[in-house]
Amino acid sequence: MLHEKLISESLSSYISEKYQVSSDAYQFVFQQTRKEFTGDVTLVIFGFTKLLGMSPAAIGEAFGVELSKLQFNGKPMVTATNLVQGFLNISLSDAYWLAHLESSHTHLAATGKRTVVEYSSPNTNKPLHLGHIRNNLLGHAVSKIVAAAGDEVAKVQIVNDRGIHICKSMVAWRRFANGETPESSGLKGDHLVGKYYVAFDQAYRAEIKELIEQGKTEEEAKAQAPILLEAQEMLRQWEAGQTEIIALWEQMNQWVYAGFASTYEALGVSFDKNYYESKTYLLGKDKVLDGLTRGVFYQKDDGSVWADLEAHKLDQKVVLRSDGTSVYMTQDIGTAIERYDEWHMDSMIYVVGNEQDYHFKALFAILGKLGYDWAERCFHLSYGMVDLPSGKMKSREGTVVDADDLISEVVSAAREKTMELGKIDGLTDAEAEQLYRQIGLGALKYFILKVDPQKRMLFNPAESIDLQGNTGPFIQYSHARIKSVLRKAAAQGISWSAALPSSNTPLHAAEKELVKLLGHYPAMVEEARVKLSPAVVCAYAYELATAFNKFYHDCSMLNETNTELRDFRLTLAAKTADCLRSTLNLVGIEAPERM
RNA sequence: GGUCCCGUAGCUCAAUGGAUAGAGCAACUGCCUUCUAAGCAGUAGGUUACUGGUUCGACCCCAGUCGGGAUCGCCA
Repeated sequence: MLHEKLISESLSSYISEKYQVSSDAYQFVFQQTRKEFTGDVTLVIFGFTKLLGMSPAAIGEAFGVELSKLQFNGKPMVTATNLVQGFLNISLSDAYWLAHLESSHTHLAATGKRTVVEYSSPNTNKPLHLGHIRNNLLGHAVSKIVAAAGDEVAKVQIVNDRGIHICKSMVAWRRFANGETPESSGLKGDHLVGKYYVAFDQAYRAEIKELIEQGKTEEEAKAQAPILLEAQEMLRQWEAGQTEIIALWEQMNQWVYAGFASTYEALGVSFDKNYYESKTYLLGKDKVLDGLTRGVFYQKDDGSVWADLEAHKLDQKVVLRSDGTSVYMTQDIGTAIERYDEWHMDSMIYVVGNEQDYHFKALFAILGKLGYDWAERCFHLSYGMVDLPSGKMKSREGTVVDADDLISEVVSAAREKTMELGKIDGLTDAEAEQLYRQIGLGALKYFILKVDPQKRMLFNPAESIDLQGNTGPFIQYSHARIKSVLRKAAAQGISWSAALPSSNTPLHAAEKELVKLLGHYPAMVEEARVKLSPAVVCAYAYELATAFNKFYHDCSMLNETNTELRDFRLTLAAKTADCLRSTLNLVGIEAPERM
């Protein structure tokens, strides 16, 4: 922030002049002044005691004198300092803070850098679930954050649309479905396909059981079950391009894509480009073979190709099978390189669960060994699993929370609670439905995104639709409250545009807190960008909403008789509403005009 | 077993190596004749898993121990 910069510069030139100490020898540590002390920012003094051979008190006094010389727009910027223990609490002028009301919540300056964010990347054999929701919300929010920090962003996903798991659904559909379609059954396409994926597993297990009863070992039974052999044969036919199989595959994938599209739409996420594994799975082989000739990889007697990553404290990793076919890693190498050729990105962010930590360490190490300098600007945004109060989600045990079900549940809960509070007067039915959707999704998104991505999180369905306290709806409500006041002000013919208070009345504590927080928006975006953490954005939104509600409680706007002050407060409220809207937008949450 | 991640209030989560570890929920108490009470104010709740170490200062860094999870496929 500007004041930190100005204070640092002032003090470091003072230190170098007076004590001939280079600025490399220390650094300024700032923190927000705790509320029990007077001041706006606090400089930690301890680090200077040894360096300057002085007591904290003496340093604090010297620094204070020096800082009193700082000017902002021709007036003193630092209005007071006080030293408590080794902490120098610094008060800044209202004028300084007010100057930052403008341009506080816009995008940061363009960096000229391009970032590719990969997220979602589902399999096309079953519908999306709660785990995908965390992934999608993180990916979408991170894209917005990186864009707000000034990068050009491309959102991509790679759809895992081929492989044995896809063939399983296809086999089961062919065996059991009697031609069932989304139209004939009324089932959403991805759910229909998922139904047959489950049907496959049931049939497979029944066959295993039967084979074991016929005297096979479990291992034999698992390998010889007819339905599995059929799926494996289907995969061979798929790879051979057998017309009927390809047609079935395309048909079922279309169903799934239609289903995904509606889930993505409901979640409010989108992609600039979809990659399909069926088109990319062969990519990478050439790159690996090329690497082999350059000595980046080595080949075993059986023909398999390996990467030695022990220098990176990793393992030996296979990059090409002995039969010459690609593994997951081969494909990811090819896809990364193709993406670079296509986007020429400066960095790439993979939003993928932490069960793949090792895979991405290996991938980035291999890309580096292949000589791609952008490999070091690839990041794995690794997030933790989502647990339920009942424990882990397990598809076998049917405890998986379906994405579509969850979305409709949060919307229903929002509908119920909103009607209970009687807050839909004057809304048309369509407007009310829109509001329920905004609130329900706001609750869901905030609940998931407020948690540090890295951490495993517990998803409690009941708490996810809470409307009070540190929740999405609380922030939305704060925004709607402001909008309501502004509508009334406009109706009264008040024009408040960009009014500032007269310089001789000090800001009310609640006003000042709001002003300070509004000015903090750019630093917040920067921090969220560096940490790749929507949780930073959520924390800020909550702080800002809380500060506004305090202000709303303490400082009347429309009833304020001093019109200059009234207009300033309306300006402040309007800025807060804009800032809340921008902040919520970073995490994909809408800000209703009324609620 | 090797490697990696996590362990903070009853519960869910915060806390760039800095002051007396903060919020929300749940519990209890106040505040609607006043711009939306989905709000505000307050009470209570802690040996930051444990043991050492580094430091002027450690929830944070280091070592070890104990718990939980992930991963160690020519699966993805």
